[in-house]
Amino acid sequence: MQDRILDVAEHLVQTRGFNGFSYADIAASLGVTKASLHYHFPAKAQLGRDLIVRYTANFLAALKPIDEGAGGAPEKLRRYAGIYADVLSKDRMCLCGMLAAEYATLPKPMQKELRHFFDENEGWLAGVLQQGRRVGELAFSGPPRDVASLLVSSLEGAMMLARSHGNAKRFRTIADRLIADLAA
Amino acid sequence: MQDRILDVAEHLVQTRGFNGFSYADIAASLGVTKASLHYHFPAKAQLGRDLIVRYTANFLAALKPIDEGAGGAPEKLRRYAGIYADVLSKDRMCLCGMLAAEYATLPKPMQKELRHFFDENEGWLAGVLQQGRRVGELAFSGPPRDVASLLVSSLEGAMMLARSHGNAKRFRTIADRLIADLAA
DNA sequence: GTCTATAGGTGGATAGAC
DNA sequence: GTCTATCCACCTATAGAC
Repeated sequence: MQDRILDVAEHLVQTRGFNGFSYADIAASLGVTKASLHYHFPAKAQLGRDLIVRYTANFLAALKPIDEGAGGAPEKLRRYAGIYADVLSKDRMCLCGMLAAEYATLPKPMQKELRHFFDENEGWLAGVLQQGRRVGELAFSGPPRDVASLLVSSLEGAMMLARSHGNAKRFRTIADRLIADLAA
Repeated sequence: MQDRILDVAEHLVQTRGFNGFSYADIAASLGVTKASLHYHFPAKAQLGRDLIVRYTANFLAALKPIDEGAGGAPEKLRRYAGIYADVLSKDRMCLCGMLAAEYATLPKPMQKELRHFFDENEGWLAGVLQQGRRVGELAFSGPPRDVASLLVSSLEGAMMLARSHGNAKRFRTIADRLIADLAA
């Protein structure tokens, strides 16, 4: 049951934000009462934190096959952007991108887990970028970490605006260009 | 009084989002009652719409001096990014970037004005980009409009993540790199 | 684990006195 | 224009029966 609750809550946050849904919404979707939900997640703040922890774990797990794949750095970046595209294709925003907008209103534990998500993403990207530049597949100046933070920011921003413009192709165009600009 | 209400509401949306504040917050900040606010803005949806309209007008007005300035395209882009940086330096997110995240929960009239804001921005940027490429100050492939939407998306995303990482320098680094990549 | 019932608070919004 | 007073819907959260 916990997972089913998290599934619905995740969807709600990705489309409406943490301040844009209530226990009543989850209850209605699952056909149970609000009280039942409080048995599994006493406070909304806890539910929110668990949501980020699970999302982060799933996201990092999705990076594993990319790491172990045969492709070079450009291909790894394309597959990374593909994860975002898949989320967007379901008319959802990245959970953490959504929460980043609401950052100031979130409970401290959620803020901490949110920073962790982005740090892990940037760390992974920085590794791919550094290795790619070393073997001559990518070309860029400055610290890989700076480019990594640019990529995360830009992909999150592109998702957000693509959603409000109702077209996912817009995201693809931007993602492709970001990666093409890094080609050696 | 209308402007004072809009000032406070604007600040609240930029920091907490449209679903993250109430009339009570504005009332407390201005030292008046909620009922007074409803005299000027009967519905929150109307207040929200007026907020976007005013913000858009102010934003476009800020582009005028850039248009009339002596600088070339790279300088114009730097000054454009400077507008975002100024907002961020006050620990605020772009009003419309914030609302883009909450897009699905916004009343229709707000959604429409929001799209207009971004369209105007991309249109202006596309003009600068096209002209800059024509005279050899900038170099990029494909339609100027595609690069324009990349810039808007990336700058909005960078603002959002810089805010949740509590450092504005992060934004500057990203903005500088985005513009440098367009140099001829 | 899930329910009914309810507490205690806050949301946007209105009526009517001043 | 601003106030007091109030409405009703909704919020998160809890108590206690089943």
